[in-house]
Amino acid sequence: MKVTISDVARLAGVSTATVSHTINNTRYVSAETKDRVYRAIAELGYTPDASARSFRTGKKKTIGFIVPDISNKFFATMIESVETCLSAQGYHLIIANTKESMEREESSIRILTAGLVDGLLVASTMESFERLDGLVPAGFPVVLVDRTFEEKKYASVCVSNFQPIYRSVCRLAARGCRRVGIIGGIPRLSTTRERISAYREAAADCGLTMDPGLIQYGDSMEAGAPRCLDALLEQNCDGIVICQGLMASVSLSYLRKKGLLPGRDLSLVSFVDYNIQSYDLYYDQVDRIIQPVEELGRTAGEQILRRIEKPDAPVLERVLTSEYRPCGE
Amino acid sequence: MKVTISDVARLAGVSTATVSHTINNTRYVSAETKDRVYRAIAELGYTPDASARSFRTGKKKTIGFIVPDISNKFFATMIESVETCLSAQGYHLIIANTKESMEREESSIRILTAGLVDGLLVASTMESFERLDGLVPAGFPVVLVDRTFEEKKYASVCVSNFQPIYRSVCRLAARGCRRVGIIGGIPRLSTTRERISAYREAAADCGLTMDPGLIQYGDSMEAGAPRCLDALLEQNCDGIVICQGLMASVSLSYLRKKGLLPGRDLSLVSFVDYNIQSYDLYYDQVDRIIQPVEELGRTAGEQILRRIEKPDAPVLERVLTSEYRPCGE
DNA sequence: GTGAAAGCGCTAACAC
DNA sequence: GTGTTAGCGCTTTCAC
Repeated sequence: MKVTISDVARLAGVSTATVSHTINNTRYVSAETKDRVYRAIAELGYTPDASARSFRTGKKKTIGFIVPDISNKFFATMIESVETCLSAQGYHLIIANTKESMEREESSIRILTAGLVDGLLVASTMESFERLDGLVPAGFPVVLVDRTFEEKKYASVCVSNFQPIYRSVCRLAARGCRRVGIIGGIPRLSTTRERISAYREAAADCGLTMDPGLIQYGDSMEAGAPRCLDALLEQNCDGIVICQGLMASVSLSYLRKKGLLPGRDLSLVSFVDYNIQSYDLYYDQVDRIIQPVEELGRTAGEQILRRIEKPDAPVLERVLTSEYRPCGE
Repeated sequence: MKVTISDVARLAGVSTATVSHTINNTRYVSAETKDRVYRAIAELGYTPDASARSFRTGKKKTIGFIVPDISNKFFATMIESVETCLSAQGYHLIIANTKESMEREESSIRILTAGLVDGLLVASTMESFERLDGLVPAGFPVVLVDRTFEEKKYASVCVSNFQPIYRSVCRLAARGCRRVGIIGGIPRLSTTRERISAYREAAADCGLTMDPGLIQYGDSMEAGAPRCLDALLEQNCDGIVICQGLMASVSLSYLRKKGLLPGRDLSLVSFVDYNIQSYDLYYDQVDRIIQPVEELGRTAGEQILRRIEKPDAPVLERVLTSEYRPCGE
């Protein structure tokens, strides 16, 4: 039946310790013995049992990633770069898709931290830090990704969009826009909050009309974009900032359908998650904010591995910056 | 330190067996004893160690999914529905992204089957069945997803696009197209082969020009679409079938950039992976083939769980069908 | 209705 | 340079 380390040891005429050490390069083994061991392994087709190993060592070589929406290209790309980074170090990725549900996030964190993974990457949908914090066992390696909290207990990797949004609003103002609206994501998220406050600050500084109706909150999951757009158009917006790639692409087609052309009928600033090349055409007439998704994923991967290696290292907060690319560039 | 089952047993004044049985509902335990056990568990904050458990039982409650490209919406959506199906049964998903590399697929399968997962879902990029088959331990539960092989050794869930493609080519012919081209995916894949042969058969039956230059092979990963399109335009195509959602969306913008309008300058049939609603505008002028991605994922999830439960059940081949939606509908 | 105890396959301290 | 062996935390058989 199942080939175990003892079978190999027996056939090679050595002890299980030697087999183990040979496999793991964990103490000196003579070339000759090594050879006998490898020969036996090959002959029997032995593969070390991963669960026995992780049970014994306590290391699972697996990281959990709590993601709000896998089918959103922004997160899908992040998963891809995290996976690349981790698999290079022999780690695996377990995905948990919360669909922006706090309950789903809650149960995922509970299950994954109960001996399934060595560390957790979390793009949290929680409204409060406490709720998240209460789920994580003390000392468990966690890195917050993309979305953070005021409390600085966990390491984090995120993207600041304050400056790009501030700048883009200023440029809309300079171009003559007076009523600039904004479509944000889920209000409770740190990303949304930062974006809205950058917008508010810029609008005030540029002397633009301030009006609560100019701020609309979409849903990162389903495309609530049309509803938001309609609301903003009713407000006679001449400029709109769309803070999320998925909603942005939906918005573009929705506007065209209504016969409204960005650059002609109104000015648009939009987040872009996608491969930029291929979408040039659609985005030619809009200012774009491009988040460093790949870097985000890679950095998150590096950070969680660091925390697993040295859990007592100082808690790092990495803040990446987006690229602002005015239309035509 | 770590709270174990013995700690609970001691505090509750029972044996570890009783604690185990209480937790797992695996033999009768008196209400009173149950109560003492749960109280102890709560007091100590005990969580059963997942790796000890899976080591002991041999069940990992985890499925591996070998995916060619996570950031491709088609697969991302599939992952999402697989995950939904599995998590409902208490299973987790480990993702391995092969990026259409046979070497990556090879090492992923090796690692995952070595005690990491209970079963494997594979959307294989392999050129031959043998290469894949050689990697899978005898009797290991495997379900092929989306891409299959001639040999019927493994259960599979895939989508047949023969009929939709045949039909769409006929309709192009009826609309007056004489030179219909096609952009397929990676030539070695079963999906690509089926699509090309449906095209060939229909083209022959409809008396369309047959020309090797009318068949172009793209790459499912990077957008090789522009190259394929250029080649087809040089052939003076008046109709084009694009067999992949990602390439289709790239193609649309590329064509527009060249000033070519589908429906006016040439007829287009395109696979659509995306949320159809939001893309209506772009796709208004093209015939669409819509694959049942969600059903594909869900069915794959169900199948692999079935195979794990009863490994000796007959090997099932599920073939789903795409929807063909002529433009305007 | 509950307990005692034997391992699952591996690693690593200790011994020589 | 290699062997012996305890034990990781849990499930489960056998016994009462």
